[in-house]
Amino acid sequence: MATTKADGKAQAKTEYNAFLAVCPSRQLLDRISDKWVVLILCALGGDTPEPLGAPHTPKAMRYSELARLLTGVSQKMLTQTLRALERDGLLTRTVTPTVPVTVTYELTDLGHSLHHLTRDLRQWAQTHMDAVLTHRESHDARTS
Amino acid sequence: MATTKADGKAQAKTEYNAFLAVCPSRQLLDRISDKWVVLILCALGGDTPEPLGAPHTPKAMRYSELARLLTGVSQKMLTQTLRALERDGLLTRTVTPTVPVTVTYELTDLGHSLHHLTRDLRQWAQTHMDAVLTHRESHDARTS
DNA sequence: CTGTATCCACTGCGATACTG
DNA sequence: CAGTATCGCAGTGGATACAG
Repeated sequence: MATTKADGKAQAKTEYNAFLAVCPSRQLLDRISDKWVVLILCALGGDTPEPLGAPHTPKAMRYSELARLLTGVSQKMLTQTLRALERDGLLTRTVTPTVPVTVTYELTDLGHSLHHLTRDLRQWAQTHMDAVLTHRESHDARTS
Repeated sequence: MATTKADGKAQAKTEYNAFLAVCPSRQLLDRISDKWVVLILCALGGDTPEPLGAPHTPKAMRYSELARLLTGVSQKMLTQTLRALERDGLLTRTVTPTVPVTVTYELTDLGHSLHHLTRDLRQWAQTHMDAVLTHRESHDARTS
């Protein structure tokens, strides 16, 4: 990524700056474009749409809560993603030295601002799922 | 991923339906959460922020144009992503049988609605990049 | 409870070469 | 120009076991 001295032809590859490549947004985009990131932000943002007897609107969550909520995520991915988000200042990690140690995660203001977007994303997905599925079917049918 | 016959305990793995997992939105979320998808949508949406003498506000783009704009993308990924987006009805693929065949891609209404979100995403990334980088540095410094 | 570390399988993805 | 097909590596990510 770094611009080397001799960047003649290699320029196109080493620093693909076209469009929004070398632009800082590109790096964040890669981070945001992560399945678990979106889900964690939604969870910590209190989106949990659980129709069943779920508390709803929780902001701070414990590690085990997240693990339970995001079924299917391995602890490796969960920890890894949480660490990355903490590093970027999107959420805070608070360790309470109780008997069995307690760790809670909470969105920062920055995290909240991004949460609005992931929330819209989730909402869009739900709203237009039918249209997509329908189009997908007809497209597959067309594909002999 | 397919639900096997004996899915007793394996249930947690085969169908991670908690939160928004089994929910249709989950599938679309996976698709949206793709680096190239976001970039293609931004490109076709006319976001190209090229400060240099670039046309700007183009809606329909040719294959080669996209390939040139999204420097760093392999034709495999570009084609693959375009196909997927076409299948989902987010964009249309028009083949004009000229001498050297011409293929243009254009967002559908559905694609445009999603483009608004990817546009916000890109904007957010650009706006808050500094904050993230700053926090990342101080965090790394703290990490002895 | 909340992780960290290791192993390992899968496949995403780039590079390359070939077709219409 | 606009793809498709094949190969092969490397990173992603799951399962398991261990630690503070």
